[in-house]
Amino acid sequence: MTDDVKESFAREAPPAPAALAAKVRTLVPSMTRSMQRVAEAVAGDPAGCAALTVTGLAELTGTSEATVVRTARLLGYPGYRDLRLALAGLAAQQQSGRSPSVTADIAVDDPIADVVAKLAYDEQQTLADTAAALDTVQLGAAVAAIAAARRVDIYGVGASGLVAQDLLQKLMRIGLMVHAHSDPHLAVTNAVQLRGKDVAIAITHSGSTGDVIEPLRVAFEHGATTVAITGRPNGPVAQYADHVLTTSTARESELRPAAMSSRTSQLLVVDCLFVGVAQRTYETAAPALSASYEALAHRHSPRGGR
Amino acid sequence: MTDDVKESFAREAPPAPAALAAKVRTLVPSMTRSMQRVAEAVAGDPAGCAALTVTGLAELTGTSEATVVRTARLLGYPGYRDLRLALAGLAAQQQSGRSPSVTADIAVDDPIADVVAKLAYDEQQTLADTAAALDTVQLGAAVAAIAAARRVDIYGVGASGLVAQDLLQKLMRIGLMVHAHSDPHLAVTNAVQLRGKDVAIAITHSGSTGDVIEPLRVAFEHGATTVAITGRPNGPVAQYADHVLTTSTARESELRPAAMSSRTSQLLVVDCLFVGVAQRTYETAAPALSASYEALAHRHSPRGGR
DNA sequence: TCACACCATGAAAGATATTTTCCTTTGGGG
DNA sequence: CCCCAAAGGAAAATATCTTTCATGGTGTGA
Repeated sequence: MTDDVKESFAREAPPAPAALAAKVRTLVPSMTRSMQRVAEAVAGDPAGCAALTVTGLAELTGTSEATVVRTARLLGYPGYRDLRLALAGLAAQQQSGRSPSVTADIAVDDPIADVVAKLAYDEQQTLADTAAALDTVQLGAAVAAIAAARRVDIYGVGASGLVAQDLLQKLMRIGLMVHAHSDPHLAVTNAVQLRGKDVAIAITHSGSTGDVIEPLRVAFEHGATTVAITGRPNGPVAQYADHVLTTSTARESELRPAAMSSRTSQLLVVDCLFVGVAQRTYETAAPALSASYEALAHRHSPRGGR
Repeated sequence: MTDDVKESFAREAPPAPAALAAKVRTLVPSMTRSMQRVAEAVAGDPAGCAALTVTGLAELTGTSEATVVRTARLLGYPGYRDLRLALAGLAAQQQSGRSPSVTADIAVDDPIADVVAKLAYDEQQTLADTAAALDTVQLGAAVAAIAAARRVDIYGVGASGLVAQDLLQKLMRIGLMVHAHSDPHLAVTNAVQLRGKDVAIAITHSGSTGDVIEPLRVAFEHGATTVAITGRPNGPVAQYADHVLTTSTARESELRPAAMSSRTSQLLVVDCLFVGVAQRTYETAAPALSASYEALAHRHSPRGGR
């Protein structure tokens, strides 16, 4: 009853059941060393940790009770007790469905069939994590803003630039006024045009890509509604974002760069945005969709073959 | 530490995870009235009870803490705390089992949370299908050709153009000579340059996109090794492809255009190609990967955190 | 290079929750 | 009508969790 003030911002998300593993990976980078140890223990062995008391977990990770509680808080739970319950739930879920060796890292000498299996598994995992961790309230707000927008600008560079293009293509197809920028100068130049009913969307996995943050900041300061799609919801980009959509981060390795899973995750978010907007603007979106389908038809050879 | 004697007989069964409901039914008859109330509450609403403390559950059932603990013991747990963990697990399992209509089509009036769930499910399904259907022999052959190539050209337009870009980015990052074309004229112009040790890759979902088939044909006729990534392995494009990599096609609908799942599928194939090539050229790929990572690092703000 | 400020961290005090103890109540036999 | 035994609950005792506070390390700016 005394936390009205200090927790007002943390109220964002009620605890997560299966999204925990995802949340851990998402937040680990922004954690301190001790908290990382706790988070890793928790993610690594949910069942084992659920059996431990705060003190036990603190000893196991070589930290203190306070740190354990802090970690639980950071992960979105009111305290350790609740984290523990979530852990028990996670353990029970893992119990039911598990797959053995596809979870291993991709090695240099893996046969090609293993590569396929592992990549597919990892990407499926990424999708599940993303869906579980996605804040539907934020998503809904972003959708509403986009659907009502006069104009939408999207910023993304590098791998995220492709995601930006994907979103661009989709939104254009349902008749919205959209632009995507990968050139930071042009992006800023255009951002100054944005006003109240406009939306700016920044896509950056790291959450700290200056080239993308800068135009978002400008848009933000000009009163546009700003959306960030990022793997680091606490990163610098969030500062200028009215709505933050968190993408999940899978473990990465030399042969599986972070870009791979972040892209999968970002694309899911983008798809959700698209479908959400299409729903809200169904009256105009539906005809636009079939029109663009028709338009493409004659670009294909008359008979698609056997 | 003092319970050696009195619990010696109760040690028979370690706590039950999902068998809880059954155990309750079995034992209810032998319970006293108050304990029955507790047991029924627990069996009736595991999730709800898991959220309660002993005191809370005692009040809810109109009994006392002692009775709650006694019930927990009777059910085979050391105490209420452990019963509560089991309850949380049970709740989580029930939760995961109850994804009723994720297999249904996306409707215009689906709440946003359903959209997320359905999209994620569909894309996971697409990945599984693709991985299962992918011909690893063809894939291996394509990988070998790319790894040995002097030069690689990629063709893709529209949504597939983004996939082409993705592959381009990845292969460039490990030091290959790659180009991607979405302009059909330029593509053909460049295709005539290709020779024996070169590789041309066409990406088209329909398998009948003229703008992409044409350059592939030219490359094929000039003796390059040609690869097609398509959802129609018997379509026109296959005609000029030495290796056909089949992407899967999920059912589509108005709100979920084919482009969405084909993209997911294509990207998985592209990732497999990339990892395969990276494995085969590990000596040069590994340093190139870390080099590009380093190069990017200073594009981000120094401290990403919080 | 030094001083400063800040933040992460753990020890221990403080607050809650759980378990145990023990006493009261209730409902049968004798 | 009395006594016993089992059931149930109040409250003490304990374990567990949470908060506070002091300390040490780290990085920054002069």
